[in-house]
Amino acid sequence: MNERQHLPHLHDMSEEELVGHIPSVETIAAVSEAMKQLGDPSRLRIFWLLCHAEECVQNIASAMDMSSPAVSHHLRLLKSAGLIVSNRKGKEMFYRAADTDLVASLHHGIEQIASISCMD
Amino acid sequence: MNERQHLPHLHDMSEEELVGHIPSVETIAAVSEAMKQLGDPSRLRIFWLLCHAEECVQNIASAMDMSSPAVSHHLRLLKSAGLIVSNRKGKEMFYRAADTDLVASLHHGIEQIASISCMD
DNA sequence: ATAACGATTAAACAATCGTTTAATTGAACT
DNA sequence: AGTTCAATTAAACGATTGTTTAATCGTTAT
Repeated sequence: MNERQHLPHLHDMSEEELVGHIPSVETIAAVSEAMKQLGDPSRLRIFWLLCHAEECVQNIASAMDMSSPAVSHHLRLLKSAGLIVSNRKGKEMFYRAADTDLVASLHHGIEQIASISCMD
Repeated sequence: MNERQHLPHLHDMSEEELVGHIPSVETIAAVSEAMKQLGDPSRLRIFWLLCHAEECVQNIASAMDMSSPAVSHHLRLLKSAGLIVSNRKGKEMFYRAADTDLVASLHHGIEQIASISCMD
């Protein structure tokens, strides 16, 4: 049971061809989760910043013109998603982009899309 | 007025260096808007499908195991974001990924992230 | 210890979002 | 014209999200 129904209509592409290799739900979940985090302008800017520098919360807040609780909240989400890492230096907590293939790919994609979308 | 304050702390990187070339709000908005649309699993799957095939609403709904109103709703959002296009053939409305650099870049990024995140 | 500073957490709020059901529009047939 | 099928729209609902304010936790220094 729980078998998918056949396609209502068949056009150019066969059902097998169309539905055959949709990415798994796990893959879709992983990709959309990463995209979701960067779908918020505040988090995208923070992530972009942390791809270029390691900074403490206050400086991030200042650069982004946000309150530190707000920044902290976004940092927690980015960290939960594995996009950034933190390490404490004295009483300050420093954040930077994680050194992973996923982050490298996202960073590259963002810069490419940015260069397409606009001109800075 | 409306001048940004100086950074609370200065570390390795100068303020100029850190804040100097943050992408413009327009660029950030454009990128995050695209990411936001693909941050929903349903829309990501639909977008992925439409990168590989042109299909009508019912077939998309069937392949995604969703109702057609739900699919229609997501299609409208994806279309508003310029990620997909539509054309009518008889009484069916066909959708496919838009033929733009932005879409190509997103598609490439998604496949790359998918190959990193998991193995289908 | 205690004071000062940085960061996080908690609670509350408005706002946005995704899904469902039902009603409506649009196009192609008899 | 009227019927049928596909797609969209509308309204309603619960769930999630982002931001703010205030309170709390951790670390350093006096």
